[in-house]
Parts: sequence; structure tokens; C-alpha cells
Amino acid sequence: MNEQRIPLLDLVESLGRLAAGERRQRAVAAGLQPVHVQALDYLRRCNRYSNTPQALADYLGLTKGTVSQSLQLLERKGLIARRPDDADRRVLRLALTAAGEALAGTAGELAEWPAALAALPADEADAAAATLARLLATMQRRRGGQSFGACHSCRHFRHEGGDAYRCGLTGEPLGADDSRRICREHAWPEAAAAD
Amino acid sequence: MNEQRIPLLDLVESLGRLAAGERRQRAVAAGLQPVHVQALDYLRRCNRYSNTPQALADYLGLTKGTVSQSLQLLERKGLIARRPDDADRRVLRLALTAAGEALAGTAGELAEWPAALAALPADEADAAAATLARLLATMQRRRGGQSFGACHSCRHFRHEGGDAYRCGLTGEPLGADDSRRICREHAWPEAAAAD
DNA sequence: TCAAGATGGTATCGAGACCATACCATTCAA
DNA sequence: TTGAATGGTATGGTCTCGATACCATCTTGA
Repeated sequence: MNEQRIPLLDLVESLGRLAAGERRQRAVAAGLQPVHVQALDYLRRCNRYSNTPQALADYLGLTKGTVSQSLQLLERKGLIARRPDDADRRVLRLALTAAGEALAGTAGELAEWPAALAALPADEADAAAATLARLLATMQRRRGGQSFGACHSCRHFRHEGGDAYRCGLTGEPLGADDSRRICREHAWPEAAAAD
Repeated sequence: MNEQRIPLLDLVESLGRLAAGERRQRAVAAGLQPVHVQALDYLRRCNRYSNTPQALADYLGLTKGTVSQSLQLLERKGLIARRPDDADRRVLRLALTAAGEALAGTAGELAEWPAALAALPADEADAAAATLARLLATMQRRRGGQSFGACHSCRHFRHEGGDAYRCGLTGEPLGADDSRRICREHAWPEAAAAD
């Protein structure tokens, strides 16, 4: 028997801090702050309903004022483009430029983790991931906040056969690519967590 | 079959951010910054070799100058006491005051997590914890940084029968309480990670 | 139709974390 | 005993972040 009495939460927080530290290093090496790399990463992974300053603010847990500043900085650096929405002229639509896409790719990658993760037995890693996914879903529902999950795990997600999907909230059709993106309207199903 | 293709690292980071967010809320509710609560929590859990500004700076990954500022603030608020070491008069020994102990207790507690964690099947949580512990040990060794693990999981830890332990590095005897504290000299055993 | 509120975003200011640099005191090593 | 290493402080600057106030646009409802 081994002696790891370390509770699960402590481990998650320690690993999270470690990863955040590495991300921080890579961000400053790229001339950005960690939060800016997070923003770029979000824009790379969010869907078409979620590429606005307000959605980003909700995702990051920051005020819209703070996010507005960061976005201006990112635009000055030529990493994102901001253009008004056609339908609602209050709204800005954010998009990565080619430079932003490239930077998000390089600065978003972690150097040491893939190897360490690959060294874990696959079934063990999968089991741990399943457990953590349940925990995450529980926590997000319990806190009542937005969950920002991928589209395909959403309560409103409908499969219409083949590669055809639809969002039950907006009614719009979705492609296979859309279904893997982060959505600000995401809501976990009622009963089960991540099943 | 469920569709959680979410990789383990993403989950760890999401959960870490969620927990950090809750810690942040509780910290500001207590009139402190998150890093200050982290400092108090560290001082509550570290052993007698590790209660110095430099050790805290290493633990938090901050410069000693930054930590010096924070410690002055915490002393002004009456949450910690700083007194010079008897043997080495460069060194300051840090200790929580009664108020600091109380605040670390209340602000360090997370509200929603215990219930969510308890809702997980015990064997599943243990298995996930074991996996994450291995991952953490691997990452810390790989990055060559200090690990700040609990004394009992250290390479230098010696069990001398009953409740008698000893640190193989300093040679000093350790009680059962000591062996659960965070040590700045902590080093994982060579071969296995957390076994 | 039009006023009132809701929503998305910006401008500006202050607080404070954080780092870099320079510095002092003490201990340790040659 | 001199020089390097270590522990800590002081200071100035950068930058995040929140609060507040503000403007523009959309929505709702009487």
C-alpha cells in the first residue's frame, strides 16, 4: 500500500498551479500576459455565438471593462480583429488574425505535459478523466454559473443523423466542427453529469 | 458510451481555475488577495524548516521581493508574526497569529467542493487521486523544481518504528504531525513516483 | 410610437501584485 | 580575512483588475 493521503482537490489544485505556471512562462516568452494567451485560446476554440467581449469576460471571470482593455491591446498587436456584428450593432465580433492563430498555437502548447501524460497507462488516464469530468459538471451546475462546455455535451444539442446536428436553443444547424467548440450558452443536461 | 473526449489536462486546468475562482471570492470577502490566503495556508501547513520568506517565495513561485511586501502587509494586519531566527540572524521565522490561524481556516475552506467530492464513489476518487499523484510527481521531477510535498512522501523520510520518524537530511527526529507537513526540502524518491 | 430599462462596450482612475535592480546584513568557504 | 553565497528590504516602473461613469443600441410594454 502506498501512502498518498493527498486529497483529490489538493492534487487538482497543485497540478493546476503547475500548469498555470508553465503557461505563464510561455506567455511572457511570447511577450504577452497569461490572460492574453487565455483569451487567444478561447477565441480559437469558441463557436460563432461566443466570439464577443462579453462572452470572453464571462469565460474568464473578469469584468467587461478589464477585458475591453486586453482586447484593445491584442488588436494593437495585430493578434485579433474586431468588427461590429451585422444584426446587433452594439456587439463586436472577435476573430484571430493569422498572427494570433499562430501565437495561440505556439504559446498555448505546453512542453512537458504531453510526455508526462503519455507515460500514464491509458485506461488509468481515461478513468481519471471520467471522474474529473463528473466532478466538473457537478461543480458547474452547483455554482449556477455558465459552464462553457463543448457544444456536443449541451442540453440543447440535437443529433439529426449523419454529420447533421442542430442547436435546440437557436434552432440553427451545426456541423461536426461546431459541435466541438466552446459555447457560451452551454448547459449540462439535467440528470446525468457528463454521460 | 458517453462522449467525453475532454483530455485529462483540460479537466485539471478547468477544475483548477474553478477552485481558484472560488478561493479568490473567499479571499476578497475576507479583505485579502488570493495570494495572501495562499500564504497563510502555507504557513499553516509547512514544517519547521519551511516557515521563512524565501521558502514561501519558492513555494508560490514569486520573487522574494514580492513576498516581502505581502508579508509586511500581513503583519500590519496582525495575521502573522515575524521574528529573527536564533541561529542564523539573516533568517526570519514566520508564524500565524491567532487571528491569522482563524482567517486561514475560514478563508481557506471551500464551500461547494466537499459535497461534490463526497458525491463521487470513494474507490473512483481514490483511483483518480493515485493517477494524479503520479502525474504530479512526474511533472515536478521533470521540471527539476522543488516539490514541496509532505514530509512522509520524501526521499529522506525514515520510519524508526511506532510514531518515531526521522529526517535523513537534517537527522532530526520527527513526530507524526511533522510528517504530514509541507517541507521545502522535499524530494520524491528516485524510482517510483508516489508509491 | 415612444419612453424606460436592459445589454454591449469604452474611458478613466486608483489599488495593488509583481518584477528588476540595487542594496544591506550575515554566514560560509577558501 | 577576504570574497562569495544567502536571506531579506527598498524603490521604481509595468501592468492587471475592479469600480464608476458614460454612450450607443436594442427590447419591451403601455
